[in-house]
Amino acid sequence: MSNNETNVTSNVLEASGMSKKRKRKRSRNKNPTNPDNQGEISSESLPNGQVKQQKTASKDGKIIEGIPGVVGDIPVTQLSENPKLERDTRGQAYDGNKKGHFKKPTFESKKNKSFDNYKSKDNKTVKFFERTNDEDEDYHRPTNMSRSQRADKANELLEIRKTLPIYQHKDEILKYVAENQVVVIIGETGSGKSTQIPQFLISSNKGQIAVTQPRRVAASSLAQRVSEEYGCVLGEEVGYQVRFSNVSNNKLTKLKYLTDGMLLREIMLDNKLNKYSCIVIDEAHERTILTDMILGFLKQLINSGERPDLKVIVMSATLNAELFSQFFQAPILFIEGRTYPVAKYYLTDSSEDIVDTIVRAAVQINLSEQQGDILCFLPGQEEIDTAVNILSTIAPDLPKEAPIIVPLPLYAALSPSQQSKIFETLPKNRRKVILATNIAETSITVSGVRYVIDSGLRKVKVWKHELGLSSLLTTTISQASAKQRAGRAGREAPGKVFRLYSEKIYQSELPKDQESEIMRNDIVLPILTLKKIGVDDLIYWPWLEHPGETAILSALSTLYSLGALDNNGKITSLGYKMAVLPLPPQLSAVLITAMNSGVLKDVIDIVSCISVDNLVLNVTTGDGEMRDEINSKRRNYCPLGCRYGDLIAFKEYFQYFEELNSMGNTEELKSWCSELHFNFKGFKNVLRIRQQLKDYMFGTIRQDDSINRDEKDQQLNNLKSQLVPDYDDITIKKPLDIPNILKSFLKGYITNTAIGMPDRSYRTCTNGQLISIHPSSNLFGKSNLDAIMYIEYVFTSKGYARNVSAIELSWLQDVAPHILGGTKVTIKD
DNA sequence: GAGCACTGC
Repeated sequence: MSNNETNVTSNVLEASGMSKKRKRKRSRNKNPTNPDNQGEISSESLPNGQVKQQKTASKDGKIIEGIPGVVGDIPVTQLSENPKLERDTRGQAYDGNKKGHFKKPTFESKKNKSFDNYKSKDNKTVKFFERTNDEDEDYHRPTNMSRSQRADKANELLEIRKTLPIYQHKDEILKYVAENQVVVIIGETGSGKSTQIPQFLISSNKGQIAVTQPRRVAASSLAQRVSEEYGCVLGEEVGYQVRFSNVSNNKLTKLKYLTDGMLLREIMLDNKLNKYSCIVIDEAHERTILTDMILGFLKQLINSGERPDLKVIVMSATLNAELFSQFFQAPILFIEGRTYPVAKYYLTDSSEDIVDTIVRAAVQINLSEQQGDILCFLPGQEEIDTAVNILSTIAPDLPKEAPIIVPLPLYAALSPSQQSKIFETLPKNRRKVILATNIAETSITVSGVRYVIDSGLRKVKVWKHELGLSSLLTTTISQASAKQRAGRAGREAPGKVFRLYSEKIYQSELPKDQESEIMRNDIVLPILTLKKIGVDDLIYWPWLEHPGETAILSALSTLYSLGALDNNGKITSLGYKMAVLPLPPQLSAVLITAMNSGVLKDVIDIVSCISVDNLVLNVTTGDGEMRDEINSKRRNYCPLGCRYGDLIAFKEYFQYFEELNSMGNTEELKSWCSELHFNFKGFKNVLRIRQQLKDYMFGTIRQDDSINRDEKDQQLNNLKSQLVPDYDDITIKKPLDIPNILKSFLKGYITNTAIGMPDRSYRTCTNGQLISIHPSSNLFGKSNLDAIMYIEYVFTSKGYARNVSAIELSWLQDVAPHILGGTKVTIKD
């Protein structure tokens, strides 16, 4: 069977499984409540639930009849243009009453349609083409061009650069930078701030310039572009540095793009940042934890007076620049951008079922609007899958005069090959309808989009320090985010945004800005980082936004129980090692424990697997049969994992991957991955992370002077005997030392344990909360285990443990005797 | 008995 066939089949299977999905959806639409019922945002308080659903016709008496049984009677057509003008964007063609275009492919009837039935009717089935290019395209590499070719290209690009609005302000910008230590620059999208301002600075700066980006792809592609404009080889005067890839040269590079995480790492090595004369923080408005940390650190450095020569430029896209300006007491420069106008349309009434409304809106736009693709923002995977199913079901029955709709899902848990379908060019008379999560807001840019449909919703993970769990909540987006989503329609030509909420809600209900990451996340790692760079007074450290004492104390408590801090709150030598490892502190503690109990090799493998998101893809394609089939196939590859849980299963899967990999048979490897729904690229990443962890484990031990010499030699020998002989020789198979492997994990996750109760439920060791094994786990359905340990505790419809292992009560006794006595780990002062 | 948004080292 060819790849093409596979894809078409799975598409149809998706379509046939949707009624089940929808039933589930209804139950999930209940409030994602928290056990403590505090500060949560429920779906009922969302804008889409705010206005009572209106089932009657609009003023002009027209409503879309829609697809009976599927979409109900929600009047989507009443879109009014901002500010006051009422406008009906609906064309003539799709008045359901008049022409009967929708031939009642109701949900109920469609579900019974067989594959053949569907196929015969659908001569227009979209063909998907599997990408054949195996190259790793993640990173940019220097190109082979002669010096004169590069100069020609740079001159060519200079003409374009000169047309950018920002180019006119070059002298003014440099003047501000010369006169102030910190400057805040607001640059609208399309202003060219990220490429131009750093280049302006090269001429007036003697040392290196660092430009931070929140994402890796941004860092590497900006460096690529700027090196062309500058006329140099990438990695020489202009370079970049991200995890796994350093295309820069310490002596030659004047301008380096790096991720914010990389810069924070450099800060840990040199807390005066001596090698840089200028730091540019780009995309500061995104407020990631790491940029917030860097900004706080820079303020501390400037206040200390140790780097009066250091220039800092904070670049932000939205108007929240006052925050940065006040924080640094710095002037603000505003640079206008250049994007196409985007007309805004609002719903006069909100709808209760966002999926139905979005389907209707997409169908309507397809019929009434000029060419251009449609990008829809939905909160999550489930809504997207449902919408894709409905659209692909009704697509063949839509009017012939309109383009054929090609629905395409886009979210992080999709495999890279599925994601790349959005970039393929379609034959004429077809229109992409991309149904995406927030991933399309910043991370992935799709060209050809002229229309955006915005549900106004997103999913957000919120951490509760008191409970040690995270909740996944569906909540409204901010105005800033709504603008960002709208902007996606105006990148290449004038566009339109259709907001599935009223203008009143936009104005009065949506917050101006999103809550920043640092306020809704676990800050154990940030606190450890601060301890590492010598900050003792965490409460009065210059936080851009203070995370609050509770969060800090809770993080300190965790670090203390992991052994990273001593009784006085000082960082220990163990803490130093943990801070350097590129892992959450809990996992660092696991690695260090494993080293001492002789299971480092296996634990590194497992930790590397855990570090890759979406390694084991969830099976979303429709019916339960397919899911059961894949699950049982997977079980063949993890006999021990079936008994001991997901961590051991990771090890077994990875072991099999490595065996195939060592034989060099990529095709077989890929088909094994797709058969079991594993992420091939993800496994490749596991290999890279494992190598890095191995390097760090050697490096940290060698550099650590706090350990005496004998101990150091002992540890080195330990490491060598574990790592060197058989690391690259996977033909040597030793039986897994499961008790010691899992006990190492217990050292980092002792608070993430639960005991099996007589009533076959599980209750957490720390505070007796009810917890269930997540359906994605190998141990799902097992209710007779003595005790479990889990890597993550998330609350969705109820409390779930993810990445679960079966453990023995005696291990708990060994690792932490106090936990069974009900004593909580607290800071001793 | 039933399912997780995104990113970084």
